Amino acid sequence: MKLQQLRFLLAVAQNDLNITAAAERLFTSQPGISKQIRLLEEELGVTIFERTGRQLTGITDAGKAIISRAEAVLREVDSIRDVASEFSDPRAGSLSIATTQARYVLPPVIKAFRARYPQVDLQMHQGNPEQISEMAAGGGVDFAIATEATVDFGNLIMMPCYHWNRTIITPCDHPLRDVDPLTLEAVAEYPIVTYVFGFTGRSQLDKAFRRHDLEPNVVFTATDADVIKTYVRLGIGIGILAKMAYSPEQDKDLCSLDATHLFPPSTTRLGFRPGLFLRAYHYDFIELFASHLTRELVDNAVEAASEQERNALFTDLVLQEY
Amino acid sequence: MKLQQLRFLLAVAQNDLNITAAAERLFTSQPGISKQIRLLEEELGVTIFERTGRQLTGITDAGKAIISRAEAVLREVDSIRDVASEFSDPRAGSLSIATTQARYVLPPVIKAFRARYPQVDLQMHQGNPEQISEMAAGGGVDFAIATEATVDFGNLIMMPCYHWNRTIITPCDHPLRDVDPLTLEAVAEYPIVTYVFGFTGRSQLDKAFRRHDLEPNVVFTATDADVIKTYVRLGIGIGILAKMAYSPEQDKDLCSLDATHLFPPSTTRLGFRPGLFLRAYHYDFIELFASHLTRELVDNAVEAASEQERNALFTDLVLQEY
DNA sequence: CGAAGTTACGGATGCCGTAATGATG
DNA sequence: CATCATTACGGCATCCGTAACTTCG
Repeated sequence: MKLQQLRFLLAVAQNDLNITAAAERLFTSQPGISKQIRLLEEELGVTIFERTGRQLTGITDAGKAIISRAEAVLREVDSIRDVASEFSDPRAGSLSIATTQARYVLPPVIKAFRARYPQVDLQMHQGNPEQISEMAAGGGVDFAIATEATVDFGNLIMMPCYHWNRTIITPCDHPLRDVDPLTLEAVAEYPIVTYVFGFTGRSQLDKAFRRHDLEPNVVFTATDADVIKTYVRLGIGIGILAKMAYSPEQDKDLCSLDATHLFPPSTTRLGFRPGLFLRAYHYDFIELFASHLTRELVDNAVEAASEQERNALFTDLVLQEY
Repeated sequence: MKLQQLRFLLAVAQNDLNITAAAERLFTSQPGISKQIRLLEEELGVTIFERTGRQLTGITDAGKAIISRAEAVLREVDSIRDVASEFSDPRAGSLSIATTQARYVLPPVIKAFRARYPQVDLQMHQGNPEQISEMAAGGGVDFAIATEATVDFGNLIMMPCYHWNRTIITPCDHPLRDVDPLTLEAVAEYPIVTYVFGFTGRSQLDKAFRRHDLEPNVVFTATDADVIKTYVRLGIGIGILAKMAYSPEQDKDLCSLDATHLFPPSTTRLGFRPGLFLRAYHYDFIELFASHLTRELVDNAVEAASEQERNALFTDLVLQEY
């Protein structure tokens, strides 16, 4: 069994069982992959791929089990490389982050990080929470940063970074501005523009309305605060968005009404897969992003035997509020 | 990076940094290993072994981290082979067990297992709980069977198999036989022969005495019930041993006094490392050994996210009592 | 000088790429 | 007939074993 064979195996599995495509992605020849896969099957005495004629048409049960373990092997091999790089050149490497929301809190962190680690190749990916979770669990990215807790991040080590809450934006002549104190009931009277489901604490928002037996009239949803503002300007409805997304200077044609008392705060979390080798710059990034997450605390979270034990580490923390 | 290189690396680390010895164990040449290690170090850009002159004299920090990950890689690779064998020939393979105590409960299980799986190469190892725990965690053996809970089996998935308790054996004319009801205080009056610390529930025994503020006079300890009996016959003291170790027929020159009410029951557990691929015969062995541990229950234990969750699976079980 | 690791070198294996062939829809 | 996998084959890298060399206690 060779590591190459396992790489080939995964490439084929990840490219719709198309050996040609796998070969292209790996910059190698198609017959080479074909042969190595057969050799592997022969060595193991098992057929991994179901074939009809010469086409690969499926993965056998044995194949599925083997593939998932091959992934583990290659992840571990990568981590050996990471360990080595950390000792040979601790300032160089790569850091990849997947996030739902890259706009407000992240940019200054990225800027500081790049200044400190110019030789670290930084990659960012946006996606929905499911995609992010998968990428982090599968080793596609190092960190997942998520503003929603609906998805099961069960396999990831998640750590709370900051709390944030919402503001309501309206045209400045909107009747809602006269309601004092502002209530959910009043808000529910108007058409609402907010985030799509799964993004930026949207489920918390829905839950708050439901708890008051209110049916919010959400007329437009977006993944992005700028789009929400645009439609509020058009008079489509009132906007509910993250407080940090409203800027009094840039958005002076809109007025904001603090909604902290109407909604429970949401927590943005950062997570990574267990087994990821954390390099010095990983720890530094985390601490830049959430200053309470010191290297020591992160290590404790990694060591924690259960999720409860891990969460206990965070209960007494006072997080930044946005 | 080649799997061979990782194997070589581990062999050297496990043979006191002696390349020659590692080569012999792996049935290969010494220069081959020397070279591949250097190539690996070169590829990773890290020195793994500290050298004084040409002698390997230590492992660098980077080396330690790399070695522990290399172990994980090779374990995972082995598990791929296991998966394959399970599908290609489910009845053949190997099963290795480490246990503190192989005498009473295990033999009939082994016999039944061998009858059912004649093609499974069965290996048994005896050792103290620390050794057993290490062997199971490091992949040296599949199963650990332990009668003590003092050692931290933290990394292993442990499952309760049966309860057992103790009997007191004496020469048949011993005055202790007239004490009724039998009390710990009475027992503590006489010199005691029992198991060495760490074996067969010894710590539970000590705890019981301590709870009554008694200081037992343990004059001889052994790992083996037969040795205990021998010294009881010599009149050295009274013996405290596992009830199942006393046989009225074979030991008719000794008399037994049930001590179930004096000591809390001990639990014998079977465990294995997470990530071990369980073949059909693994499940079968477990069920032969502890009939309540069905495949389904074992799978649930493997899936359990935390130790608490796992233990919850077992709380309602009624275990066999010996 | 003996025990251990490194260097040197030759042979064989095996991996990979190109080209040709075969199967499938 | 286009797409895709397999077979065939030749070159080249690489891995391994033997032998010679070096170093250290």
